[in-house]
Amino acid sequence: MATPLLLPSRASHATSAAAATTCASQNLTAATSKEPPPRVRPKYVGGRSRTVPGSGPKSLVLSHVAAGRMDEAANAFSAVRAPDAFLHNVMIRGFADAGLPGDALSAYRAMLAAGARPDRFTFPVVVKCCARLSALEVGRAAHAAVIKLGLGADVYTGNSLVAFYARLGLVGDAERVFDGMPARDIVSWNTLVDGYVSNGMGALALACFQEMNYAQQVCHDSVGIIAALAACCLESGLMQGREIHGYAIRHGLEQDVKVGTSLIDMYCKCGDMSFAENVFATMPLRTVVTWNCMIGGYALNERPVDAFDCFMQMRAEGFKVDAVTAINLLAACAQTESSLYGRSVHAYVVRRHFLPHVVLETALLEMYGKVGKVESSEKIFGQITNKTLVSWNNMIAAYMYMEMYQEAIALFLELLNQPLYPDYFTMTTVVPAFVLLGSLKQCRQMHSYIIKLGHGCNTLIMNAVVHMYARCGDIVASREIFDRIQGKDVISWNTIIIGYAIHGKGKTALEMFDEMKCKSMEPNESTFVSVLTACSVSGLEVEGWKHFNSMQQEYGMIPQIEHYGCMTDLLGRTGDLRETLRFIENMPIAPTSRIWGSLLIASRNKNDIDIAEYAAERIFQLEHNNTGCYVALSSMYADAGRWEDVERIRSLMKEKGFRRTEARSLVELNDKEYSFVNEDMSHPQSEEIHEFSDFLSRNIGENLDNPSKLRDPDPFASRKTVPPNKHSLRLAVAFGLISSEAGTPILVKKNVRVCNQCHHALKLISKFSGQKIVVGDTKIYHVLSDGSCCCGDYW
DNA sequence: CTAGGGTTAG
Repeated sequence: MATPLLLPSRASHATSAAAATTCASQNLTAATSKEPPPRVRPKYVGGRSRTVPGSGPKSLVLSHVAAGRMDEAANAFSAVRAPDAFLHNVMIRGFADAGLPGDALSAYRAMLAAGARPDRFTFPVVVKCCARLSALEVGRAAHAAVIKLGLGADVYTGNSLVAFYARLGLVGDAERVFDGMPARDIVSWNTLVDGYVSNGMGALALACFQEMNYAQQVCHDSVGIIAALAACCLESGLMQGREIHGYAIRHGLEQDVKVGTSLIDMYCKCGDMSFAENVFATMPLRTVVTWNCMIGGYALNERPVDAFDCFMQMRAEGFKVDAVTAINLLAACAQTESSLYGRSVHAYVVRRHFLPHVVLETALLEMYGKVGKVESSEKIFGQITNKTLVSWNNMIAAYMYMEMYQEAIALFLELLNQPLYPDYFTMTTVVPAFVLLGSLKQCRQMHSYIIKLGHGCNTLIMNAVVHMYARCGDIVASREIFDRIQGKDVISWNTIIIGYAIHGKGKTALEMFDEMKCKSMEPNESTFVSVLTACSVSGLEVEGWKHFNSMQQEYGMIPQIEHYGCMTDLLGRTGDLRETLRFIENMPIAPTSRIWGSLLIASRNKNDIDIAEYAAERIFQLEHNNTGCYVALSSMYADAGRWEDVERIRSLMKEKGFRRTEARSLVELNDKEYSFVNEDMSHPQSEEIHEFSDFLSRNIGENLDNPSKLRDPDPFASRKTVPPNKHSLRLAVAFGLISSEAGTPILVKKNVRVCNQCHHALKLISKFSGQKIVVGDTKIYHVLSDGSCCCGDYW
């Protein structure tokens, strides 16, 4: 056997370790490595192979380990009378290489029990196994043993500890080990850089990467370059990525396939597909991973057709498609209109026997969710044996996408019963279900369930509960829960501030913001969305400008479109319409339909049809199917008596097949919900309810005779117009008033905007009945009491 | 005999 031996290039062999080796000779590398490890470790080590020493329990252990036969090796090992540290190490490494880290740790314990003294070769493997198993305590004990045995200065051992702590997310410990190392090599630096990257700390990774080069005079190798490029992805640092690209070229590292692939990945994730294509085109060698990155890049940058083309080309060039290829391709399929492409990829992965595969199955269910095939998602979800959190999240998202809120909530509650913890994504996906379903009853059920399942101290989840109560109309409960959160984070504060904002309590919202700053909680961009919303809803113009300016000047933030949206709302409410228009046109970002919608609402409230038409035109340029826009415009035409324009819009809507959402009002009484539509007769007490609504109308002197003067005639209904006191909201309020005890506020949720005449009438009804009436629409809560509303008649 | 490395789901 004089041929070079193929050594395992990495220690992670899932199956057979040195299966290729028929020769059992050992110590091939030991002979070559007296010097510090070379920059790039050679994969092939040449040299003479030695003759196998035929017998003896020791050599039997060695040959079994070398062949990956760990059962036989263990047998042979037990026959060795007094195994030395070397032989123990061989066993430990053997188990580790065979993908049995737990057995490796057992072998380590056996070593300790046998009284053998672990040496500098023992710990790198042991610590690595601890990292694999996420065995924090064992790892810490090993760390302590390292120090006790005086091995703390060993570079290999130190490197393994840095990797261990970083892998368990304990970046601080990793840094402490790194800083305490008396000598470091390039692996130490790369390990720390990679540790930052895998913990999402891109900026620190890049800083560390630079420090090793400039301050420490260490040249980068391909491993470091690859880690740094991953850091650029985290930071969307295209510029830094280009610099690293330049470095790689100067040092001849761009020829490395993995470096090239990482460069492509970086360019894709930073959104520069032409650079990615450039690198791809000039690569001397490509792998499946390279192709996968390109396909994934096209999908990420919303170029599904290019993704498919790339896939076809990949196959034409004879590359073997793998599960990752399919996963990336599915992301592209999800961007197409039809489910055809996705279904064919599904069929393909079945034919190729890629399933079961959790990530692939999750990608499939996500794809089906995005193309609206929720039953297919469900089917796949049901078949996944080891569901990950991402699987659950995507299934919940699929339900949400189809507006199946009950199903989404049911699945969420089921998730809380699993040994999985919901994450930020879960919460942001499922919370709108509660908001849109919008009942306090469900909210309370959910809350008690969450407490029962022991999530009462989970900030992430309790933030969602605070949000739910606020959105469902109970700001008092919202505040109580907020106060009880032990570890309030910035989201907790943002949530309570916007909670007060949507309840029309702008002043309280701003007080909470001050309190937040007093508690040294650093606001983020979303905080300012909350704060500016509070200012806009309560018409606090001076404060609005103050905070808008301070977010830039004091906090160095660049206002995003949401912030401009809040300011547009505020100006549209407090200021002059032309000034608002100027503000929009001077924005450094292109206005979205949401911004123009804000101007449209403002012009409706100020009865300025010219500006309304201008805003509507802009909206239709951006979105041709904005129903709300049609509704607003037609109601303005109706106000102005421009019936031919009302008719024009009506036929336009009919032609396009748009329908207005059916108005629905939900009143909650004693933990029960009652739903009403316009002119609802489904309730057993309907007669009484209608009569009482008529009675209220008479007592507030409401004029029901002349529908043509009404502010919001429904442009999409047939000829007949519903009298305002038969609107769903009014029936809900009437029922609330006759069914609840005096003094209890009436809480109604409405799925569309409250119309003007109902708003006006409800103010009078609140005065007449002496009852507080709370009406939540899609945006804010109207708290109507004693003849006025917290929204100041602007919404 | 030992340490670190590229692609995947929201």
